Amino acid sequence: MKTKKDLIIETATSLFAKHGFEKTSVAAICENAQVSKGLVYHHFKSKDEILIAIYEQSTEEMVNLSMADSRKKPSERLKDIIEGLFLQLESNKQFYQFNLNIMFQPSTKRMLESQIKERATLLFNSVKSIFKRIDATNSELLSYVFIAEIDGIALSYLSSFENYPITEMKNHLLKKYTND
Amino acid sequence: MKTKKDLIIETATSLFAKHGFEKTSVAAICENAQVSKGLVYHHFKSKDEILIAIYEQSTEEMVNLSMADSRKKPSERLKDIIEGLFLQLESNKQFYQFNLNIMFQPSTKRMLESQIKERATLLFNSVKSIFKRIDATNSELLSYVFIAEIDGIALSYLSSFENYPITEMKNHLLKKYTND
Amino acid sequence: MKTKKDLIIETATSLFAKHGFEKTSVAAICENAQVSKGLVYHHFKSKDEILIAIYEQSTEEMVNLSMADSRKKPSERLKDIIEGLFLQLESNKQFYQFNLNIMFQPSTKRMLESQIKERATLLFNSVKSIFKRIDATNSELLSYVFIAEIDGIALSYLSSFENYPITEMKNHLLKKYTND
Amino acid sequence: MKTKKDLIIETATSLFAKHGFEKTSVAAICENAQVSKGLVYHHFKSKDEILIAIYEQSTEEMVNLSMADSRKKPSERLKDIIEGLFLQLESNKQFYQFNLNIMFQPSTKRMLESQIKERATLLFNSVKSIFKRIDATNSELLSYVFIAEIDGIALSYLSSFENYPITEMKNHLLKKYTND
DNA sequence: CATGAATGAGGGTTCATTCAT
DNA sequence: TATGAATGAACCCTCATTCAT
Repeated sequence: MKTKKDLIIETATSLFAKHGFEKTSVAAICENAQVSKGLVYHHFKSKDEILIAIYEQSTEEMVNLSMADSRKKPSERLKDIIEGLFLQLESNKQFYQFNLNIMFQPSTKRMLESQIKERATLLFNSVKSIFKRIDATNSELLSYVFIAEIDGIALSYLSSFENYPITEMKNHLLKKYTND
Repeated sequence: MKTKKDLIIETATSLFAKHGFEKTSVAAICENAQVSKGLVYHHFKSKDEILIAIYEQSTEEMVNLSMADSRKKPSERLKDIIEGLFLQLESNKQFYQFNLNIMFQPSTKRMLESQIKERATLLFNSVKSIFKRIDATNSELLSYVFIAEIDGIALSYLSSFENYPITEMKNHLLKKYTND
Repeated sequence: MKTKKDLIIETATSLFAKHGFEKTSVAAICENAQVSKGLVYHHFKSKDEILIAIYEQSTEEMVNLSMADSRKKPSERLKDIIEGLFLQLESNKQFYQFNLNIMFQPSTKRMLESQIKERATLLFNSVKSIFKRIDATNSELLSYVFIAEIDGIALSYLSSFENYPITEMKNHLLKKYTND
Repeated sequence: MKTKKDLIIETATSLFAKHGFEKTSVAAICENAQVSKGLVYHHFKSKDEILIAIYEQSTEEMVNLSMADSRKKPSERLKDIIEGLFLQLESNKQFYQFNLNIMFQPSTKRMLESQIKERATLLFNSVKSIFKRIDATNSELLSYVFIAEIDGIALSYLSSFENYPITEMKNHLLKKYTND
């Protein structure tokens, strides 16, 4: 059963993604969730805490997702990651936008500093463990490059270009990392 | 001579970079620039207009920078671009942060949509003209990849990782694109 | 056995004394008493009613105290009163502060108007009955002066002066009213 | 000419006196002063600052008042002080109530702690300088007693008793301290 | 007797903007 | 150009109280 607290989180996530954290008022969250202000502050100490809750929850989901497959061979796993990310990127643009919004809003960034770093490290280690089996000596650098490429594509896709060739970019990555 | 208007722009830029656009009040700009509110609104129709002015000005500077060298050979030009960008990235973190802040704040993004796209196109064409001389058939894709790599590195450097191996990443790019 | 209701009263008294009535939230009482909001409102119709209950209870205690001794000679009784009050004043500062807080907060004062007046009359009559046996014609004025002196000392002690010579003041009163 | 800032202070003083500091909303001040909320916060950083401004101003007035006469003989000066205070007490009940409200509201008391102490010391020294010429060895104690008597009378008059014999109390004090 | 989710009015405060000077 | 008093809407948050369980 969906609790009111979950409803608030969902609504807030959606509004933060659409308008940004700073531009989303608590009142707007209440209206959209059909809930009183009092209730929001009954469940969360502050607007900031809502954001923190959302971020934590999404980190958990991300971890579950990235930890999934384990016994496949490296190139298969990279393929899964790439395809998984592009799928999400295309189907859930807002969520990525939300994350980038948070990361580049000095106030929210400061607020989530430790979580952001923790999540990045998690992702990095996950990727590195794959590259270790491909090229042990360069696994760190390769991981950074891999992550930079994906983030860079997301960035270009989400904010700079109209008609970004997202499919071609995906194929390029697949070719580079899985040599089909 | 530095006019009051320039002073306002400078101050605003610095504050926008430090605290984000939404979190910077006009009052704060006035205090920091030692200028009255009336004067700010004499020179700019609104707070938004200040941001637009800043963005336009910084686009100009960027264009001047990227257009500079012209008759060198492609690999030389890529080397110049890479080194120029990394130099800026390391010496002027705040300015990059400011740009990313704007691009991922839905409200400001909408406001500057056309300028952002224009600037991206400008940069893209500039890069493409180089890659055309390296590999004519793939110049578009190569350009997108090149831009994604640089943006992705900037993103990782600026917000995700502590002790990011920025120099190694630069060397990696230089090796990849200029084959020394 | 201490009932939950007593616990609530105790906790509320302490918090009202520490932070004032207006600045003490029902939520704070609940937290401190480890009790739910529902329970508080089960025992008391409103926050105001808690205050009323506390005031009534403390009036009762005060009456019991002042009525105690009866057959001693007047100067002995005055001595007892003075010493009793100073003892309380020094050992239970917060309780006096709480009473003064209530008496000078217009909203609470209005609420407890009748009780405050009743208590004052009670004290006054008690004192007057003593002075009647000392100087029948001036007993009223003497009582008012006696009460004013004690209240004035309490006021100075509790809020105006650092290092108030409370013992000297007590001795002064004892000398004045019991001529030892 | 009366500035808007003065108007705000006046209005706030009156409302704080009538309803107490905590129970007076900034909105109420605005309504009564026919002024926007923005203006209040243009002139004062916070509601607290309004209170501080009022208190400081009233301390100044008090100082000017108590410092006035200097060459009269001690009993004359005491007479002036007593009569001045009783005049004020009777004509300006609210102002006294306001001061007592502040002194016994823990939050406001804390806020004005230093000013309250400063004012008390000022008054004390002023009184002591008079008593020194009457009875040098006991001037301190006499001053404390004098102040306690006056404060105690004010307290009784303002909150405890109906039909308080304020005139008789004044005469009693005059007789005691000026022996007419 | 006991809980705590839920409400909604109102609290203090911020802020972009205007305008008389 | 230049000032800063003045506005009013919106913001985040608190709180006494109710009610289904």
